[in-house]
Amino acid sequence: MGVSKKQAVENKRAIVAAAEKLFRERGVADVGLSELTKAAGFTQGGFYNHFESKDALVAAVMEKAMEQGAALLLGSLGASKEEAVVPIKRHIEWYLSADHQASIAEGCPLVAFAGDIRRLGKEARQAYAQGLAWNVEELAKVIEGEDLQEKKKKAIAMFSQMAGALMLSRAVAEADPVLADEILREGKQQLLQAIDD
Amino acid sequence: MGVSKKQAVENKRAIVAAAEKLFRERGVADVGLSELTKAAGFTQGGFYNHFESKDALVAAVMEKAMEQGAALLLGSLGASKEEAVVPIKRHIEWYLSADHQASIAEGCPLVAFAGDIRRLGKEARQAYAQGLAWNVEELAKVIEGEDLQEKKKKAIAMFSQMAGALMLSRAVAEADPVLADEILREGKQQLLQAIDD
DNA sequence: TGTACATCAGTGAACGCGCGTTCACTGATGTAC
DNA sequence: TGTACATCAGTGAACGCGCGTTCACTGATGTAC
Repeated sequence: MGVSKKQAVENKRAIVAAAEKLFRERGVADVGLSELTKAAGFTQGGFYNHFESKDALVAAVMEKAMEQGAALLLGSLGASKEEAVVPIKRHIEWYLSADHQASIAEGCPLVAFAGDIRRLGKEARQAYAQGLAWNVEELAKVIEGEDLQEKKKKAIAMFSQMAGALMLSRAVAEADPVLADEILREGKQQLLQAIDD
Repeated sequence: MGVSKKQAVENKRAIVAAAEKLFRERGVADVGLSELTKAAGFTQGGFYNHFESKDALVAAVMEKAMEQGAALLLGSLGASKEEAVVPIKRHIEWYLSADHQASIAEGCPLVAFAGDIRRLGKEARQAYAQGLAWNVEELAKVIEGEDLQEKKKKAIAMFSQMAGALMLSRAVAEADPVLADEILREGKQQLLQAIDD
């Protein structure tokens, strides 16, 4: 067809962006390359000009998702330096909000991909593990504690609770929305209270 | 082939059992009926004598998994009535043990299916939501608290943390086993400490 | 600056494959007499 | 109790379909002169 190099780079980015959204919403196994390339604006055959295989795309998607997750965390933690509000508190409020629960396509990638990650390729699994480790370290920086070691331990337990509540809330959101709300609410309350101690 | 009614009932049970194991380990989308019926000991065509569709099997599997999860919880909580050990503590120790982390096929179904459940049929999603609600209520019975309402709130937050830690630990078990262990350990420590307060 | 040509991103059809589902058939089981 | 027959779980091949991947081809882009 003939396409500028700039356009080709843009198309590759469009594939990754479309794939991230679809993979998050419906799972990697349930989204085919035909649907994927169509969503990115062109036809199936062109896919292999950009990626060696579907697995290579999955790895690229996971890396992008983790970067996005990092930006999300830093944005949430740093958004109101000017005020005296404890950043971690606002982060928790957002993390366990109805908005975040409903937006799997843009929210925390660690929960969005938690169920799929074990079945994906090695590269993707490593990107995920690094993303989680980084997340915990960033959280450790902004919470109270005697030393870094202690803060990291607290951050690990705290993030487990945040991720678990978000995941369980999403899991029952359709079948039992009342329970889904309770999970978010009680998780939020206990986490915020723990920070005040 | 000609098969006794008793054998037919047994075969149906074998399909559900094989399916539960395979679905937990590899996900519903990645396991086909051919592999499934072969694992149960016969050929693909016979499947439809027992189930209307793969979706109907998924619903049956989810119901069985939730029953098994209930038995697991009751067994863990009730195992040592004769002693003075707080049952909930032993349950937490088991839930966040290396053994449980490694045994997806037999462990807590709420974590095993947490990632898949949103994409499954309505019946399966309802079975899952009921299973979670039941689990929370049972936990509420065995923890400290002023009244039932308060205990249920605590149980919800507690189970979120347990499920989150187990899920995240499994998610990075291959790529970062050290972090996977830390997640279990810190989750366990914080949960046990919270009970003593 | 203008012309000739190589590059290579995208097209669209085809590959083999395994999916969920259907179906005609088999034959031991279980029932009716 | 023995015989005749209906039932229906399991067989194995086939259905259409969409999967991931390959490939010959197209033609605007970008380079060489």
